Amino acid sequence: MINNNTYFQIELTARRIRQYGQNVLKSQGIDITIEQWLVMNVINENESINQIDVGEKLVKDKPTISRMVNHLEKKGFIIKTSSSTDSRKVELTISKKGETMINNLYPIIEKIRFTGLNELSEKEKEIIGTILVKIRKNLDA
Amino acid sequence: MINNNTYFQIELTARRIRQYGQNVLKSQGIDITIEQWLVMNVINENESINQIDVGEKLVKDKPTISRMVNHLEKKGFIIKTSSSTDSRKVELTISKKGETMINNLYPIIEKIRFTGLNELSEKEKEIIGTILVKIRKNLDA
DNA sequence: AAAATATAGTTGCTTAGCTAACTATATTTA
DNA sequence: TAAATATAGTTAGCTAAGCAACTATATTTT
Repeated sequence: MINNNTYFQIELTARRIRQYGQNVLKSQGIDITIEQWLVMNVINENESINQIDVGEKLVKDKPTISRMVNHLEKKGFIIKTSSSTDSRKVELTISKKGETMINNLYPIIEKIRFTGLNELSEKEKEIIGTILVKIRKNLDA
Repeated sequence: MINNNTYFQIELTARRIRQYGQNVLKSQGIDITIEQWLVMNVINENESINQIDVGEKLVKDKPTISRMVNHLEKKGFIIKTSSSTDSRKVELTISKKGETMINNLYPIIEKIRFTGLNELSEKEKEIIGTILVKIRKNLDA
């Protein structure tokens, strides 16, 4: 039975989470996707990070990050400058407008997380985290 | 910290699973995507199912299923006929070629599942399944 | 130093996912 | 029964995800 399979459950749930989160953002009139927010968050937590490193943290490939970064730059949320020490690399930073967006988003993201996770105990969250990390490690090996 | 978040972990793992599975299929020279296989599997387990019902089982929307079904039909893996009792609906079935593909795929899919999941105990799989179902229920409510 | 190789990022092509708007057929309801 | 509404599916337009092939700059090798 396919629907008892762990992989299948993970994929289904990931899709449902994205759908739900995107709906909440849309209902608040916020013009950003969940994926774009994840990219912004990584840049926010890692000043002057380059695209490859963003991709590694989000398990996304180079072309995907390249295009997302361009979207975010066009929207004015991030700033992309060429690295002075290695001109192949870019340095990504959050703009003022991006900072404002992030600050607006935090409480909404918290609310999204609360729905769906609020009935899970800390223990359950810990267990699922451990298992998911283990799965990724096995796949990377 | 975003990377400790349960949602984030689920999404990351789902993406990694898809990447891994797709690579295995490609390395075996099999011309099908993981998502297409999931659709075929649902049709295989539910004779004469329509598109809406496939979508519900896979948490995918109408346009997505519509296009995937057309791809699968073009590839000759499934057959799409108009329902005789309600001509708005279609009835989806697996073709001979599709059956062959499914039979070829099963052992490969099993191998993909084994990698990544083999170090998990039955208990762990049960726990993660329960938690994931709980999350989806919360999001649907 | 020149040639070969590696790294960072982009572009083109494809599938998947989502919304909105559409067509066509069924069902309700007035 | 005619009009209104609901349902199934498609199409258009967008973002995201993947591969392959490309450009440009750095680093290694000879």
